[in-house]
Amino acid sequence: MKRSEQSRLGPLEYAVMQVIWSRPATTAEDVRNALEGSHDVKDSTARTILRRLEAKGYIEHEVDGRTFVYRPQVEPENIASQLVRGIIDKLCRGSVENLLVGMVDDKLLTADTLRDLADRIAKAEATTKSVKRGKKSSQDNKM
Amino acid sequence: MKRSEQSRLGPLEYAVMQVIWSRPATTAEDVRNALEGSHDVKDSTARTILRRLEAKGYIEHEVDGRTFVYRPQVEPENIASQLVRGIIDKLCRGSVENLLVGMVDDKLLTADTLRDLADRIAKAEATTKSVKRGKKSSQDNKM
DNA sequence: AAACCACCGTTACATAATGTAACGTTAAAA
DNA sequence: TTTTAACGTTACATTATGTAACGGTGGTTT
Repeated sequence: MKRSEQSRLGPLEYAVMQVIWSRPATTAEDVRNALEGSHDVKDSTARTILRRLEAKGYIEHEVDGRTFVYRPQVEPENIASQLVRGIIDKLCRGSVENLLVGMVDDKLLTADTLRDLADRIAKAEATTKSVKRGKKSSQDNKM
Repeated sequence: MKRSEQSRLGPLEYAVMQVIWSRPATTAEDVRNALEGSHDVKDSTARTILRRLEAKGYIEHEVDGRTFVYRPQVEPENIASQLVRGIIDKLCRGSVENLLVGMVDDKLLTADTLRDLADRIAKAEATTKSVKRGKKSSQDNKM
């Protein structure tokens, strides 16, 4: 169950994860309802997907009465990071920089965005630290 | 043949692309030699992969005598970008920022790296522009 | 010229992932 | 006790990927 080389999810599986991420808890029926229109699946189909997703470690369930209630076990951003790491290894000679440069090249982001983010993150880190230290920053705006 | 939703490549296909990216031109035999050890494949296997890769638009060939010489049609960084775009759409609610934040979170990169890159890119862009304009430009108000 | 050989396409599987769903089971509800 | 809600089992079609045996064709070598 190495999350590091998790199998990829298919379109439908992603759709279901989307539903699951969008709410605190999800049942098979919730999935069917949420997917209505875009993916009309039978009850057993929804359950199969749910079961597979759980087998893959993406979600987990608890029993409420005799109903399975699923919750995500991974955050989308983390899966994203994991996937990106693989991409960096396979396509960018292991360099994040290479990836980012390519992204700028392909207009997925700009130098401005990068700088912005760097600032925001730096600030966030500073705040976190001072808070941990007990120190209080005069002006911390939540974002 | 929308490159935007190109089918993913399998491990072997990636390996072959790796070989192709590592040299100016590649023949089926080159592939076999380069893959020797990690992936020992028969001649026809190598050719099949090559043909599929070409069908998928990743490479292209020209004939030299009666030998097919393949060359990449896409740069790895571009494929990376393309893949990342999909990831952003599916896992980061369409926001590059979200992805990057997640990456920082997962230690794939740091705020410093971001800032560094922002600077380097900004500089590079400036240089490119002034060069294109012919000479130094005090300040260009281009978009 | 005849035999050979390098180089390529065609055809064909095996396996695994994914979507899809009919059925069968079980325990609670009516 | 009959119904039914909620779940698992089993099964199949499709597609992707890896793998390769064959067979064709035009140069090469005897």
